[in-house]
Amino acid sequence: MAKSATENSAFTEQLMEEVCDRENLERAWKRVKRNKGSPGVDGMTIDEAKAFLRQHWPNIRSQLLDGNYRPQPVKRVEIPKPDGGVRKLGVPCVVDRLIQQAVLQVLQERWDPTFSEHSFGFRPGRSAHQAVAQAQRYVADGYNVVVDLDLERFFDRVNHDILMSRVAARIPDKRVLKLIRAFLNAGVLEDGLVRPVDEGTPQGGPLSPFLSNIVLDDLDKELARRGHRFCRYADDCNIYLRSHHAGERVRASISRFLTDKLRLKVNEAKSAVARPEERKFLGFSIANDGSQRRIAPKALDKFKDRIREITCRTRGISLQQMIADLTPYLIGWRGYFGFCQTPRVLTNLEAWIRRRLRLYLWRQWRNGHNRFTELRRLGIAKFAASVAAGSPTGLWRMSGHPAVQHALRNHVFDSLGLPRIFMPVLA
DNA sequence: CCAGTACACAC
RNA sequence: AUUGUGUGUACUGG
Repeated sequence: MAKSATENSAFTEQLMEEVCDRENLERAWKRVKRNKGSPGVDGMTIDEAKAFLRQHWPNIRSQLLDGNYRPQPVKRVEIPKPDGGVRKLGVPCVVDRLIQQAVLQVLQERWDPTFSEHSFGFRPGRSAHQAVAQAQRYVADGYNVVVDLDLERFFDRVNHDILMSRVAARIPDKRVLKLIRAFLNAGVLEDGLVRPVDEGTPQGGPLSPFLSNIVLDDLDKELARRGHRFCRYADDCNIYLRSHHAGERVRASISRFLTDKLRLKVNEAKSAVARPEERKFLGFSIANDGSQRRIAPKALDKFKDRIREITCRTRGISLQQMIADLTPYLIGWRGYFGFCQTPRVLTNLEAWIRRRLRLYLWRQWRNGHNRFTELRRLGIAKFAASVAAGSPTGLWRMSGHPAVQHALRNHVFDSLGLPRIFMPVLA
């Protein structure tokens, strides 16, 4: 019985055939195309790669099936990090992104379900919200000391031999093993020459996040074996304990485990044993009694700065344009942080937007030529009179009136060309 | 179910 | 000038 279950989920020696399956490749190509990424070292764009593959795919496919495909080195791209440092990306060329994606899909389908229930990063159907909710549950249950472990340049430090040994333990297809090893060893093009790499998995490769989870799955299993409550998102690992004393002990012991068994270095400066309130996890911080999750102060500052940035240049652009810039940001931000109680700053900001927009619409409308006839038609004679007098008091008294709202909607809102997304802001 | 836009988090 | 990957959410359209 158990055997048939493993047979169903186990990988076969024909895994490369599955990778090269038509349907799998089409799904992989769609993903690569959707991401609209830039070319790798060969300078081939996605559109060009499409034509290239039409011609050369049979050749590449047979190389893959023979187990001697050689990926190109990755392109080095440096992007600034929020904290001022730089993130070194390794961008594979389009064809290699396609192949990695195809491998990822096949491996992930059967491997991912075996990962820990406490691992949330880079996994289908799992989110940062779920990780934070689980963390909050632990704190609410009285595990209100957190060991926050941060790994030093985790992707760049992944040990190839340890990773490959974990992969080889489950993958019998030698061609797939060789291909993954080739991706790891492809090197990076810097200053016109290829520099070989002996550790790390390229940040930018579709397979990299999944590989990182394979390595840290050992950590998950070890923590579970010791009976700890924990949540992990990528290299951000939080363990929840009942006392500070136990926390220090676990911190030291897990640090040792990571360096000895996985050859990974814990960033002692960024790691800590503390109360949940003092730490941030995925942009949130949890109250010490676990009763609520809050937006971490740092994330809130970032939000305020962004709002200032958009609203300060109001001199140069119309209010209409400013609202247009602001609204998508607010919606997106709420999508993530609305997960916890809405902070007052956001409610205040929304009220401010409503006032400004209503005033703006009012002015537009007041200057329109058909306002009096429209008001009379609506039977709001008093309001019509205050419009005629140009009195702003009429606005505040009447702007909430259903008939006025209706008039604004029909005669001003649409004529200004504001997207319908602003409707709730006005209401 | 399939496209497109935006935001957030992680590396 | 250059900007990769994964995941999640919200909106629009078919």
